[in-house]
Amino acid sequence: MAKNEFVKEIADIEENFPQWYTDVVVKTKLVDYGPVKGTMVIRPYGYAIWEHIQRELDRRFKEAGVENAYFPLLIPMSFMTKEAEHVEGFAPEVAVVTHAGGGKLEEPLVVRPTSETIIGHMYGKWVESWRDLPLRENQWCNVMRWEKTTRPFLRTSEFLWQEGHSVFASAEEAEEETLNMLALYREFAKTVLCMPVLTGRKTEKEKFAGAVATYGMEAMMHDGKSLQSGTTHYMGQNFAKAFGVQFTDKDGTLKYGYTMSYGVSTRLIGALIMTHGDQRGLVLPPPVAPVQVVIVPIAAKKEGVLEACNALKGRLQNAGVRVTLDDSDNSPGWKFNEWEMKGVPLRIELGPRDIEAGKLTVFRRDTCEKSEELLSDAETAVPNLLSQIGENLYAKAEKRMQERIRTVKSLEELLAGVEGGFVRAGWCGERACEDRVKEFAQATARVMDETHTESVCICCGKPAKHTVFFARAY
RNA sequence: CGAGGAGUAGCGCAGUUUGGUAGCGCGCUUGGUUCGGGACCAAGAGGUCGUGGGUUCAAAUCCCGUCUCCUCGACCA
Repeated sequence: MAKNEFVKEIADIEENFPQWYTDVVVKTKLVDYGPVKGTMVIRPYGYAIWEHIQRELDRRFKEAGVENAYFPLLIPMSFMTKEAEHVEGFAPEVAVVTHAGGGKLEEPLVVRPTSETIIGHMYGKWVESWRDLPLRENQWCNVMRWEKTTRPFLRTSEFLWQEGHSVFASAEEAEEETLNMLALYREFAKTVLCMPVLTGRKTEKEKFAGAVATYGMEAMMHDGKSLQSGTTHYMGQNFAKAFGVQFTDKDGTLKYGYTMSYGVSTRLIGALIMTHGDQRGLVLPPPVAPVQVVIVPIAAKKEGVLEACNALKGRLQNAGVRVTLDDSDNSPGWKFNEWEMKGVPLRIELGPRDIEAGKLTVFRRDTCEKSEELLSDAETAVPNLLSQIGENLYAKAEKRMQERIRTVKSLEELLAGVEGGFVRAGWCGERACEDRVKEFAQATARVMDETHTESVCICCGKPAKHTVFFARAY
């Protein structure tokens, strides 16, 4: 098969980005469709990425003092209605269990779309004294939201995530935790996903149902659209009051706690695919790549080649590198294309010529360039290359994002700016102007810029209260 | 939920207009030759045509229902 025929198997990344995305996630075996609408099977290659995300995040949570727990999947319907805004926000997309054990249930049970209510209920039982605070727990679990349209990783009926929930004695502590977790996410996105993000507070329109304030982490995808990649929410006393999370303070008075929550999901896998991918397929950041290095033997049946490959594999494994030796019967060219599509950060070609010269040929997925290294230096050269690749992926994505953020002064400029990028614009704070932008440019307020620089509202011309990043969003 | 498109072998498709024995390429299996950017030869295996009903002597093909997927809009981690 000719090369150009192969490339046609994946839709053009510039011309048809959505199709490129679905082609890539299915062909690289990250995911397959489940038999029920909106469900996905996360296959081993995709799940391994999730495990690396989990491992890295879980370590950070534990270092911050958060403990893991697990709360039930099923939530009594009555819990959902206790917080007025929350039920209004989630009611349209919950799945409800009405029958079990061969009969109709007394009270319908909601399959959790998020766990603020059931965790609020439990925290209400557990919190009695100021000595019980802060209470900071996290769970890794699945949730279900019956969305109208779905796409693997980006929006599915069921998805995997972590949700952290904390209670504090004071508003200040809860707000601080909300910002700290946002910062944690941001650092994680940078160092593990090699993905730059914009962080900031969400507008009232965009905030979580039941929150006082929501903060978001937004990443720019290849087509310039924004993907909400993580959120943290300050709940004030809304959920504490709904679920009776009360404690006796040092002064002997009974007070409501202040709660907050935060979450990221398997959507992050979609985010890194759409941030780093190119026409050849996936480009996986080394920290989460299931296979960091693939060794492709050249002329594998020639004497000494496979032995040399196996020896190299062992040395790299001992150096802590996730390495695979592809000794299948496919031709080298086939393997090159296959592993490039699968986004493996570094490929090593090892053949008779290399072995004789004491060298190895390396191919970097981020630059698609080949170079040579000394075979004897593999343990140091390969990890160095992997970290360089990670840094380069971040730098490329950061540069791209910055180049596509425009500060605009009119709705016309805004409209032009959101076709392929983000815009920064002044906003008076009124819902009507936010709605007008949506109608005019199909763009929404992603997050507010902490460094508020604009003086007038993009829409009504009144004094701006905030500077907002607007974008079209997934 | 609205508009459009699709479902036939593991993958990509033809066949449907005009009903009549299930086809092609790739992949897969076996043997052999190959190997520095998707190699080649030979022999094989593999499909109740998404699904349920209907029309008919006969349905992949016509009719009705239903499920799933894709693209674009309205709602969302």
